Amino acid sequence: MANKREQILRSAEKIIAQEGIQHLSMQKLADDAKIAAGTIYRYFKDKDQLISELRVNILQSVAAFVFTDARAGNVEQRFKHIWFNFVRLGCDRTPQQLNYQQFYLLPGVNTAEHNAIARETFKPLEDLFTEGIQQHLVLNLQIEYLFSIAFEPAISLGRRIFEGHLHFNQQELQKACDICWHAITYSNHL
Amino acid sequence: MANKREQILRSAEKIIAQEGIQHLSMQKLADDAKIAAGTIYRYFKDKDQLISELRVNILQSVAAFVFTDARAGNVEQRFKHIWFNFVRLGCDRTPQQLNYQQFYLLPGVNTAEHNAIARETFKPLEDLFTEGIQQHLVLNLQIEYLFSIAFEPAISLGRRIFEGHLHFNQQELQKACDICWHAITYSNHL
Amino acid sequence: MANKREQILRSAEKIIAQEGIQHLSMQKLADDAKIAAGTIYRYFKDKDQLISELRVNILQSVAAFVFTDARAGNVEQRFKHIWFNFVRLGCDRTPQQLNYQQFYLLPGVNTAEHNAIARETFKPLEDLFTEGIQQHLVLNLQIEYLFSIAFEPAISLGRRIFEGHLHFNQQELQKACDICWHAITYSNHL
Amino acid sequence: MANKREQILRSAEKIIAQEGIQHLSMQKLADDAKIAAGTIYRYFKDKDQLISELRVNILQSVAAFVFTDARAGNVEQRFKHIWFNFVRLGCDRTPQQLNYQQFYLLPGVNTAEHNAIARETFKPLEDLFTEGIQQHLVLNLQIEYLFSIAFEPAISLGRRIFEGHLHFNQQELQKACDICWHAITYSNHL
DNA sequence: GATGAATGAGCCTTCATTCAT
DNA sequence: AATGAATGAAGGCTCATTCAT
Repeated sequence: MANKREQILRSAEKIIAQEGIQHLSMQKLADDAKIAAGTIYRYFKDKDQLISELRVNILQSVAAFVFTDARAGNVEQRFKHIWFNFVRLGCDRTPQQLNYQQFYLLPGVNTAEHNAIARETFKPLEDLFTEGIQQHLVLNLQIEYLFSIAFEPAISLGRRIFEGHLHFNQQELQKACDICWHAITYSNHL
Repeated sequence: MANKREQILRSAEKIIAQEGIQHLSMQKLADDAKIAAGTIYRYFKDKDQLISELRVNILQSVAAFVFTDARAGNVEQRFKHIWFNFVRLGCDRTPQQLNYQQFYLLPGVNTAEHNAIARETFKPLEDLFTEGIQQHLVLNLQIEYLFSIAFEPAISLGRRIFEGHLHFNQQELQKACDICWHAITYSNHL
Repeated sequence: MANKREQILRSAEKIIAQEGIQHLSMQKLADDAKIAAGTIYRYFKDKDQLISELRVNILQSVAAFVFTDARAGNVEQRFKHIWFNFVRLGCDRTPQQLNYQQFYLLPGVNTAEHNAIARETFKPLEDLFTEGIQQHLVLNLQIEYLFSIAFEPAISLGRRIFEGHLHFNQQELQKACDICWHAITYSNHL
Repeated sequence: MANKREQILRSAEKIIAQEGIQHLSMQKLADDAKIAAGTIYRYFKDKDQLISELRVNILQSVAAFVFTDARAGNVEQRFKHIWFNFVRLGCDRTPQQLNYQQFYLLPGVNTAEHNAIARETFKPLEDLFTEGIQQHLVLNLQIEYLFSIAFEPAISLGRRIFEGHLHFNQQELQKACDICWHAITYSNHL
């Protein structure tokens, strides 16, 4: 296979998604990827590096997920699209994909290095806010404030749905989304 | 020592906070607590039970922290007090204390049993929202929505400050707090 | 209690009889004997010595069992009484007593030292054979041959009954007993 | 090495024979077999399975030993051949081999599963007795009685020789063998 | 490149033994 | 004499990593 490296990463994600990171052993990974255990070490220095690469790899697919169909429309429309994507990120993935919760279980996910990559990966979000501010729609706050106030609720709601504490209710979520949008715009400060 | 049990829990918290739960070994824990490995088993049946008790122990200290000085005043005053406590929860912690993020990575944190304890422990929050709803101040939404919209931003901001991406700025945080409060009240829907 | 030593030995036998020697821990022993773990060491140097003493102690009670009601009658009557006691030794004991099988699980049961004690303890058996030989009833063979031919079958049958491969059948056992007696006497060599 | 499995079993037997099963640790076993501790687990799931396989392995080699050169001749000749093999089983063993006594101490030796295997393995013995019964040579007793009366003495004598309480004396043993044979035949009941 | 048998450090846990009280 | 908390060596087992083939 031309892309044995990719295959290993997908097997790793699958195992973590289905059994948890504590059950990811190099042997199980090799079995799932249908290669010998030693072969993994031709592609990854060690387990730490493998997980580190998986982290970045998934971060990018998460970003791709979040920005799905979110390049069109005005700022508000794009915001709301992304907002719902964040919710789905928590509850919608296939059994072979890591969900948000599990992603945060990956070692090293909160290191300075990873955060820099994360910031770069989610640059489009920053741009969206910047655009909103320039259009005098969005409050002129630091991006961290805007993200915390507007998107953290979406992530949190997704997780609660995934954990079963909440059902996915389009109408109620729409309302929550509206609230979050209004919270960071001038519309409610007139 | 009467509180060797407590000492073990604090060492466990410290190791998890500094190195991650994957590096919590009974030997390392014993070394840190300056006791013999076998001694841990006089106080805890096994590693699972130790972590389980740590979970509840931290949950309670988090609750105590969040509700500090938050029993007086009207609904809005109490809300804002708690909101700031959530921020401080994230950024005031010593390197020896688990942060919110790490706490969620503890095994068993999402079991039915734990959730029941968590719900009971944070009952005052529920009561606050209920009171606000009865006074026609707060939007009549499920508690999960209210919490996600109003408090997750506070937690998130605390973490960002802790991680150094943001400075603690009383004025800006006050503004964010106002936004969160308005977001879940009728005041912005007049 | 005046005889705490005896109490400890009885608790040890009980635990071994009910749970097997691999489950005899000093703590469990102390709990059963209702004393502190450290107290055992006032009576026994260490666990090895405790078991060693238990071995001899039980050997003597086994001997007492084997010779029960076997002091009266002629040589044949005494032989047959003892023969049946050997069978019962294998299958008849209370749940708090070690059976033959379990006894042989005690470490050190086959050491030279123990065998000397065993020989001394079972001296009456030797005397019985000697008496039989002097009366020209029993074949003039070394005691080891006589014991092996006449009593090992009884021990073995007792074990088979205990293990459930055989039922206790008085009539059949009587026949086997007769066979063993005849085997070592001149009666079948006329 | 093709038979590393065999090598592990032989080391296990040796350690049990020389030190007792309570001293068989996986580390000691690995050291004796000159392999790493972890390697054992490539061949055996765990210690239980290792001992279980050792049990069957030894059972079969014991059977092979007992039936050596014992397929020819009439019933009496075959019986006596086997009888002497049982004696030699006890006294010919090297210090690296388990004796009968030790074999019976192996955990699981009395499970239903093991007994089925044992019975199957020693089927030729059963057949021998059956043949003798059909020829009206051997008493019509259950096989357990016949075995206990006729062969247990041989095993016991072998052990006594091994332990040094008796010397191997062909003439005396021949006499004992005759006694055992007569004991279970009609010859002494005419 | 690929294999997978072998390694051995490290994990969690038990328990005989000690010793301050 | 008696206690029982504390010890720490040793046990069974796992698994990331190496290396001869």
